[in-house]
Amino acid sequence: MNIEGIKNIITEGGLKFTHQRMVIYQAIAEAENHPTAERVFEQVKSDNPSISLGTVYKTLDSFVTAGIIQKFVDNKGVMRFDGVLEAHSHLYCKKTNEISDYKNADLESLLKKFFDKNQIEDFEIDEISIVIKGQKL
Amino acid sequence: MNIEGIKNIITEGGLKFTHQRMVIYQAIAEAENHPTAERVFEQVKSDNPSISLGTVYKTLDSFVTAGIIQKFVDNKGVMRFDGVLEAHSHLYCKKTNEISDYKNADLESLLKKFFDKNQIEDFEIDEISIVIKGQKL
DNA sequence: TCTCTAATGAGAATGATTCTTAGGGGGAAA
DNA sequence: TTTCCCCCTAAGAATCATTCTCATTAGAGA
Ligand SMILES: [Mn+2]
Ligand SMILES: [Mn+2]
Ligand SMILES: [Zn+2]
Ligand SMILES: [Zn+2]
Repeated sequence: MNIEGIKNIITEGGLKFTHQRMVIYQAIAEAENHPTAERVFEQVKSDNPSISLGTVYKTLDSFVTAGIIQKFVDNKGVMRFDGVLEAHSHLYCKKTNEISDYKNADLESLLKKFFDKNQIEDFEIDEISIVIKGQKL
Repeated sequence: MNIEGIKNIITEGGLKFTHQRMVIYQAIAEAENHPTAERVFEQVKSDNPSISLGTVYKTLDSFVTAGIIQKFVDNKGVMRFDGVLEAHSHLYCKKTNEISDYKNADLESLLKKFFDKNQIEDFEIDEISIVIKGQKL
């Protein structure tokens, strides 16, 4: 994605455009692997050696609040950031510790149909996510 | 559960029976709410005022390794312990922060059937869990 | 350009969890 | 029963991810 595209996403999220936000968003958008804040920090330091880790945390949090990225907690308890906004599932590899995306529209609609029929009593569902643990072959 | 029952579970897990292990297992077995280690510690201190938090962590970890309890990480990144061993899903309430169990055999078999048909390429599934976020009504 | 406010950098503080170490207890063996 | 050994435990230090504080800076609009 080019600079203008990133700038638009950030400002349309209601955030002031800064150099730090620009490189941090870019790192998330380009990442394939649901990076941690620490990993984003390392990635971004080459372009911006004076950036601080606190800024990375705060910026990622602003992005989540603005709805332009997602976050979740991995099974070690560490925060992971995800530039993919659509609902999708995650594959956890026990061997490599990588987390990869699994998108399947059939699965989404299967679940939607199931929970439409089988309402959970006294509970209103906002979102459903599937965590699949296993290993790459 | 009575003391003999708990003692059997602990020793059949290959662990030496101690007073600390007994009260910690009892706390998990009686808990309805997927307690944190800290919460188990508070619970158990009344019976055993000299117990240490480190012992609670190590004991819970031994139980998990022995396969007599389960653990997972909640969406704040904190470890939760669960005396329920069968596969089941969890409901996260955004209002009360409670985590409750959702067991539905139809859902389990639906998912099993789906992933039997739709194998994920180059990935061998060990376990699937569903996280449902929403709120109690 | 000037001003105002929100963003940033640096580092301290916090919270959950793990590690280290010294002492204690219980069972096997003599 | 006594000894020996190993494992368990208590206490607190250390670690790691994350949040907070506060002084300084830099966008964006006037
Ligand atoms: Mn954590
Ligand atoms: Mn933590
Ligand atoms: Zn993803
Ligand atoms: Zn449960």
